[in-house]
Amino acid sequence: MKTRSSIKEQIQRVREEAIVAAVNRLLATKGYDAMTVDEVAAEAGMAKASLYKLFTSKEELAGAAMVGVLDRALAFVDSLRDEAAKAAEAGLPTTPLDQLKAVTSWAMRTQLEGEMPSLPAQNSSLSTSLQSNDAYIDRLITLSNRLSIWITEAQTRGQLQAMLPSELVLYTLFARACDPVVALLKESGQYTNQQIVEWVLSTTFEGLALPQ
Amino acid sequence: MKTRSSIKEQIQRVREEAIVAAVNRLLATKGYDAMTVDEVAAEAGMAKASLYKLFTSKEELAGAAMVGVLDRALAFVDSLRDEAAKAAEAGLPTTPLDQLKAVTSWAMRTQLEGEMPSLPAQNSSLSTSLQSNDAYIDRLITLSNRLSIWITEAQTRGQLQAMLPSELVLYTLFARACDPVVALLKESGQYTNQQIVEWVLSTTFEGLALPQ
DNA sequence: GTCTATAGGTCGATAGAC
DNA sequence: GTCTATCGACCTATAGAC
Repeated sequence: MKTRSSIKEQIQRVREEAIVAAVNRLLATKGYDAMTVDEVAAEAGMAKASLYKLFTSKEELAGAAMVGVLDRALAFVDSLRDEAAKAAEAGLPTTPLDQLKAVTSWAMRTQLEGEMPSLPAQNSSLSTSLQSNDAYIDRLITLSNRLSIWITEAQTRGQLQAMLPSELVLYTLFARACDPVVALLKESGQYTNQQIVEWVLSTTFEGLALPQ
Repeated sequence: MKTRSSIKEQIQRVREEAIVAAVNRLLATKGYDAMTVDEVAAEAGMAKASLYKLFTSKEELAGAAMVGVLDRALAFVDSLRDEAAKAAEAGLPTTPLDQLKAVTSWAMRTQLEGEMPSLPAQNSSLSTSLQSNDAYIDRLITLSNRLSIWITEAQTRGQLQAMLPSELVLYTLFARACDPVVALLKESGQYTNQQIVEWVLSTTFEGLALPQ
């Protein structure tokens, strides 16, 4: 009884993961509107009806994919904290600015690898459904809080412009995760991913202009 | 005969402008996918059939709106050149960096006023139709050329980072026209449009970090 | 005002596990 | 034989096109 239900749950979980992975790929490549539920089912290797046993709507699919990236981002942030703690023991302190740059790099690399799901900026029905998705909101707030701590710390240390609202800095870093500049440079095919990340990171923190 | 056809053409032209204005508003507020042709017809105050006499597809509507903004951008760039010429005569030279900042401000103000049409970043059918829209491509190239001149001039003068490809600078400025950071700050309702423009302009050119 | 295709969402038949 | 997970087939509304 117990094992049976556990096995069933495991199978269900595997299928869920296959679906979310498919949604993630499709959101990264085509975007929400161009993605069809039929495609998701095909990519995940199951019938649409089976998919609808696990997710009740297309919006919920998008929500699950967004929860997925946010979880990966949070895991990366945690790993950065751990590394920083170890480095500090070894006498190599890490600054909050370093951490913020590392997260931003991670987001851009994820985008370049085609693994960053992106949603339309302002879609009424989708964004309202996301706003009422507790799992999503929870992750978003947690991530924002973690980053905001680093941001204000960097500002008090004089590493970041203190006259900018920390909100603006936060939004700017989030925006790098779906920056069209990254996409365009990649599309041009002239540069390596590493080169692109370095350049955009540099323009984000040091700007386009030379110090006057 | 001649006058009659001319009048007809004028009427046709007025209707076209009403349509393009409606498309512009809808693209700025809801985006391409959420915009329906029925809405466009309603906003423009005519039957959908009449609309299809002037534009053969939804994609063409989007193209016409994009041509519209690019024309306004080019007009603004021209006005900047004229002003710079006059200022130079009066002994007040204008630097290419000033010009680039002015164009970027214009784009962000246009976005804040709800008059910046925006398209999905990577939509296959729409972007291919735009690529084969001669009027659009023509304006895009012209504008890119004008800006590229200022960019390379600013780089040789040491006003912009010379090690960045001018392409990256160009893309970055275009990206400000549909920057989600601007949209989010506006949505928060806490700041004036002028404040938002100043901040984003500053982070674009001087970066988030303090000069080390 | 009509036509038609597409895509989100459902249902009943089937097959395999116990 | 029963139960349930799965899937092909189906329904229907919307929106582009004429």
